[in-house]
Amino acid sequence: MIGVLMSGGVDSSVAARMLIEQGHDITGITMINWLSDAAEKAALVCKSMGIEHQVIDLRAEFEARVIDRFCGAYVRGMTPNPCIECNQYIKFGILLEKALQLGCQKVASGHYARIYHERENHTYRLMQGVDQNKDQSYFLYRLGTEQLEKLVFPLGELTKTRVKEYARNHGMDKLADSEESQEICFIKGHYGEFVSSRTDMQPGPFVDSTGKELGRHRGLGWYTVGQRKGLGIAAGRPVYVTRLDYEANKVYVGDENELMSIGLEAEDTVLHVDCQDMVIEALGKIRYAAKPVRMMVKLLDGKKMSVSFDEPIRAVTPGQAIVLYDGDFIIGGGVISRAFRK
RNA sequence: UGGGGUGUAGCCAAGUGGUAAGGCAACGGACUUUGACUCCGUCACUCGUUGGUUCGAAUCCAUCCACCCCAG
Repeated sequence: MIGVLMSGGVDSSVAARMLIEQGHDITGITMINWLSDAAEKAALVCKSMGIEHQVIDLRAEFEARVIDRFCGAYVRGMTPNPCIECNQYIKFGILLEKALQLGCQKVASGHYARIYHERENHTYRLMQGVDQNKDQSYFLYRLGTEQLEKLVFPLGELTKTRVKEYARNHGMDKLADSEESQEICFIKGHYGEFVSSRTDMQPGPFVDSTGKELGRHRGLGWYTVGQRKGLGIAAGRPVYVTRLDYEANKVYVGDENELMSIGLEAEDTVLHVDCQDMVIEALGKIRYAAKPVRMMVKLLDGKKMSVSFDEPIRAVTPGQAIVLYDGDFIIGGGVISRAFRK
C-alpha cells in the first residue's frame, strides 16, 4: 500500500489518482500542522476517489521543529526556508515514519521532483522535476537514500500543464482551476507580523555603508537581504537591504551593486555523492527562484563548505539554502551562513 | 528686530504667463511554496496664506504666515 500525502490541492490529488490508475492500493494521509483546511479538503477528494483517509496531527512537532526555528532565525537577522525543514523533519521525517507504521510500504506526494534508483549500489538520488518552472527539488535537497527509497513522486515527469489536463480529464475540474498555494503555509498576513507576535523584536536604525542613519526599522524579522519594498526610505533612488546585523540591531541598506557576492560559506551541509578530493564543481542556486550559477565548492570540516561563484550573485542571504546540482541530479547543499561580498 | 533666501504630493524635485515632468516612498495587480527581486498600474481639479494684474498665473505684484542663512 502507498500512503499519499494529500493537501486537497490539484497536485497531490492528481498524484493519488495516477497511482490508482497504475493499479496501486493507496490511502490518503493529511497532516494537521497549523492553520489549514487541508484535512477537510483532502477528505473530500479521498471520498470522491473511494479511498481511505487518515489525518495525523503533527501540530506540536511542527511548531517546535519548523515554526519556532523559523521565528528564531528571522529574529536573528536570517531568512530561513521553513519548507526545507518541514520536508526533512516533518513530512519526510515524522509523517513518513507514521505512514510506515500504519502499514504503508511507500509514501507518495505531489512534489515536482524525480527519484533515481541506482541499482548497482542500492542508492536513491533526487533529481529535478521535468517541469523547469515547477521543479521543487530545491526544497527536498536534504533527502537521502534512506528517505528516498520509501518515496514516490508521481508528478516528477510531468509539467504543471499536464497535471491540470490530467485533473480535467479525470473529473477534477474544480481542483484544476483552484488557486495555487503560494505562501508559507502557516502564516496568514505579514511575516514580520507573525515573527513579532512570537518573539521579542526591537526597532532600530536603518544605516548606509558609512553608518549614517536613514530611518528606523521595525525589527530584523521584517527584512531580508535584497529587499527593496517596505523600507519606507525615500532616498531618491531605490535602496535595498544589504545586511542584517543582529548584534547591533541594525539594518544596512545600499545600492544594488552592494548586493553582489562572489562566494559564500554554508553550514549544516549534506552531500549525496562521494567526494574524496573535497572540491566539487557544480551548478548552484542560492534561492528557490534563483538562476543556477556555476560554482566551485570546497568542503571544509564535515559540516561546512566554502563556495566561490563563477560570476557574482545578487543578494546571497544567510539562512537560505545553497543547493548544488549536477545536471538534473541534486548533489547536496547547505544553509548559507555568510556571503562574501565583491 | 536689520539683510538675504526658500515655501510645488509622504520625501526630493522640474516647471518663470497658457492650463502641474521625473525620481523615491506608498498603494493595487502580475510573477513566485521564501510577503525578496522584477514587471505592470494608481497616486497634486492643484502649487504656504489672502488679495491684485491678466482672456488666462505655480509662474507677475502686494500682503501675511512658516522655515533657513548671514548679520548682530
